[in-house]
Order: sequence, then structure tokens, then C-alpha cells
Amino acid sequence: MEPPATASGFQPLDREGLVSRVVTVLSKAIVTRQLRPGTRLSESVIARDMGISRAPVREAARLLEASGLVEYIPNRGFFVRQVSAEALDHLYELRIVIEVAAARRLIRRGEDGTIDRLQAQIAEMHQVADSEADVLTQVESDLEFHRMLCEGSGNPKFQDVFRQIATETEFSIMVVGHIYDDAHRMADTHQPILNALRKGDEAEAEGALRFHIGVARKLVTAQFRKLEEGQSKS
Amino acid sequence: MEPPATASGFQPLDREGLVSRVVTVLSKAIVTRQLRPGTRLSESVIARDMGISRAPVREAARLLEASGLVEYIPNRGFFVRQVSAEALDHLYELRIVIEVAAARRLIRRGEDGTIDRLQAQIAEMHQVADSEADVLTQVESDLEFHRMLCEGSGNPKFQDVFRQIATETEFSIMVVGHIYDDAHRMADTHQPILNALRKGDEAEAEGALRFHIGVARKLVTAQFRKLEEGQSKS
DNA sequence: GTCAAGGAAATTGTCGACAATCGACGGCAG
DNA sequence: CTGCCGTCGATTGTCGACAATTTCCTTGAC
Repeated sequence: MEPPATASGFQPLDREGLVSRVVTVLSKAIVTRQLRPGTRLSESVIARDMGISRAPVREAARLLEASGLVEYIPNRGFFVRQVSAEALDHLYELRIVIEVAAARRLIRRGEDGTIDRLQAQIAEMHQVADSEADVLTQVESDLEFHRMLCEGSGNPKFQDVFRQIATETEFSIMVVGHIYDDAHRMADTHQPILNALRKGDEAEAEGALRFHIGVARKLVTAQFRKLEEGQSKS
Repeated sequence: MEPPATASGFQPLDREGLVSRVVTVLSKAIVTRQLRPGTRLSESVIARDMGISRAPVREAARLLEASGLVEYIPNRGFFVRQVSAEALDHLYELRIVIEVAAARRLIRRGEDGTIDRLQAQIAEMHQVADSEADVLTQVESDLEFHRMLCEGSGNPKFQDVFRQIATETEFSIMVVGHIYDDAHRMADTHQPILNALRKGDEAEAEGALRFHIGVARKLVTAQFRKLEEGQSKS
């Protein structure tokens, strides 16, 4: 869809300066529970602390609202939403629904070349694993696979939904830290999905996806539950 | 669910003034194709024409972006997205996926009282039909049923996704006008879904939903395709 | 005639200030 | 003492202006 994306390995290097940076900072703070659920996000305070104007903060907050991380109440402001283990469980449930639907559609009416791109992405995940990159890079490489799956389904709406929930997922995993001991092993768990897609076996693809996402779901929610207990008594 | 709504029949009368009004106006303009796909939404021009500042316009545009009606390109501005028959087809496909998932979950782990509320909503649809209200009211009453379905599933994320696509759906139907000759008949088509839910038959519920949404899908996309042909030669 | 470099116009990005609105505190009647 | 009402402080809602960026047009060289 996007033009060459990166025709030759260069990142598009942050073109939307402030807003996206504010989004990043706030997202991380919310998911890491630095900002507790229910906390009011005062535009003035944040803007002053960051040394910028209220406008970018406000826009960032609106974006976070779309991601479901904050809630907006007219004339009252933005409040940190509950990012509970339960909410994450719901998030993963949605992911399964969307990705399974995307996989089934991909098999039936998917875009050509998707399979190859997915295979290449698995290769890249192994490469990242070798390079001993930080967790964020690993997670991004992982999610990129799933994004490509939705993209290749042929229904852009699936990708829209995925993108909407990707931010929350990404930071959630970062909080948990590495959920797999071995990054190579994580990369490998994508192979069964791809194999099923290649065979055109919808049921098998669904099973593989449910298993793969289900594992992550269990690990993340379990870790998060611990985290909740630890923080609830502080 | 909602508290007496209004303890004594008064509407809460639009509390978030400008932004939401701008959203409404722009949404309608986009879906009715007054604003053609690809058109640039100049903040300055819109603000000047509406006699307001750029700030509310900008926020409204950001909201529309979340609804998928416009696309935002950093440093370039907002552009009207393609609201093609194909895109609507994709939208309805997503609706089926989400609502089927919601229905299945509702049967297994749904919130108590949902069935009753859904039944009441069908009754309200008949009431609206009797009152000969305008199309918008009818559509809203219809979509409210589906929103309640997602809400009652017990996974708030389903409702989030639904809300995200509701705006586009709503205005799409408005463009088409009444898609059913008889509003009562439209209300009736929801009954099989509810019956299946009440029985706890997942497969039947899925079938009923696929059929119900599928009918609307065909009607809306067909109408929209005509509309496209009509406008393409102007 | 084509293409590239430069500059001007228009548009977005950000800012600080003022106005409108909400929540809380304090005073007052019952 | 309890409950209501007015005032006050704080926060959001909106605005107009300036800075940064992009786009388009002009200009010039090849």
C-alpha cells in the first residue's frame, strides 16, 4: 500500500515532531502505570512540564483516546483509562478475532505476494534476534508480521483495527519485558501460521493463530496480574 | 441502563459545541460526496467559511481520521478518504466479523439483562417506525441495537471497534436513504437474531447476523455503486 | 525544450492569551 | 446540623498570530 515504504533501508525519521513524541511518552507512562488509571491528564501541567504548548499535548491526547488509552470527558479533560490485565485479555481476544478473519480472507482473496513478504518478515525476526537488539525492536518486528497479515487480507479495515490496537499491545509487551526466553523461538512460532496460509488450509491457519496469540495472551495477562498485585499494595 | 436518561424529559443539549458540530457537518459532506475523495481539507478555508478558529476544525479532523473518513499526512494536512462502494463492502465485512464474535461471546459469557434490553430496543424501533420519524432517527435506532449487542458481549473492545465504524455506517445508510421500504419490516429482521441469542444457539445467531447484515450490505453497496456511476460522469 | 535551483505564496505546526465552563469552598437560611 | 446557593479558583474551549514547512512558480543554465 504505502509507497516503497523504505526503498532502501532508511527510516522516514519522525516527521511529525512534537505530537508523536508526546504520544510515545504518554503511552509508555500509561502502560507502565507510572500514570495510574483514573489520573487526570492536565493539559496545562503536561505542557508546562514538557516545555511545550498545550496544542500538541491536546492532539496527542486525542490520539491516545482513539487508541483507547485515555478517556475524554467534555469540559473535564482527559483521564487515564484502566489498562488492567482484564482489559489486555479483551484486547487479545479482539486480536484473535481480527487476525483469524484476516487469515481466512487472505487465503480466499488475499493479495499476491503476501506469503513471500510474511516469510521475509520471519527471516527478519531471526535477524533481529541475532543482533541482540532491544526489546522494543523485537516486539515491533513481531507485530509487523501480524500487521502484514492484516494488510495482505485484502480488507484494509482489518489493518485499521489492528493498527488501532497495536500501540496498546506493543507497550503491554514491553512492560512484561521479553515474554519468550529465546527470540529465535518466538520467531519460529510464526512459521506454523505461515505454513497453513501457504497450504490454504483455513482451519489450520485459525488453529495456529489461536495458539500463537493465545500463548502471548496467557503470558502477558499473567505477568500483568502480578504487576497489579505488586502495585495495589504500594 | 442509562439512568432515567433525563429525570424530566429534557435533552442534555449539546455540551461539546463546536467540535462535534464540525464533525457532523464534515461527515455528512464527505459521505454524501459533496467533498470528493482526495479533496484536501484546508483547515484555514474551512475555519474561515464556518466563521470559527482553526483549533476546533483541526480537532474535528483528527476525530474524523479515527473514524476513517479522512486521512492525515503530516505537514500536508487532511484529505478526504475514498468512501467507495468497495470500502463500504469492506466495512460491512468487518461488521459481520465483529458482531458475530460479539454474539458468540454474549451467549457464552454475556452480561445479564442484555437480551431484555435488546428486545426493548426492537420495540423502540417499531415505535420509531410508527412515529414516521426521519431517516436519521431510524438508522440510529437500528445501529443502537447492534451497539447494544457489542456492549452486552462483555468485551468492551468489541464496542470500541463498533463505535469506530458506526459513524461511517450511519452516514452511508443516510446517503442511500431508506434501504427498507417498511421500517417495521426492518425492525422485524432483528428478531431472528435475538431469538437465536435467547436460545443460546451460536451457529444460528451467526447465521441470522450474517443474513441480516448481509442484506444491508448488498443494498447499500449496490446503491452506492449506482451513485458512483452517476457522479463519475459529471 | 528539459531539468534543476531558487524564491514566493500558501498551508500546517506551535504558541500564548483570553473567554467559557466546571468543581469546590464557604456562607446563609431553615 | 443540614441542605441550598453564590462566589472563586482552576481547567478546558477557542482564538488570532507567528514560525516552520511544503508546494508551486519562476528563473536560469545546459
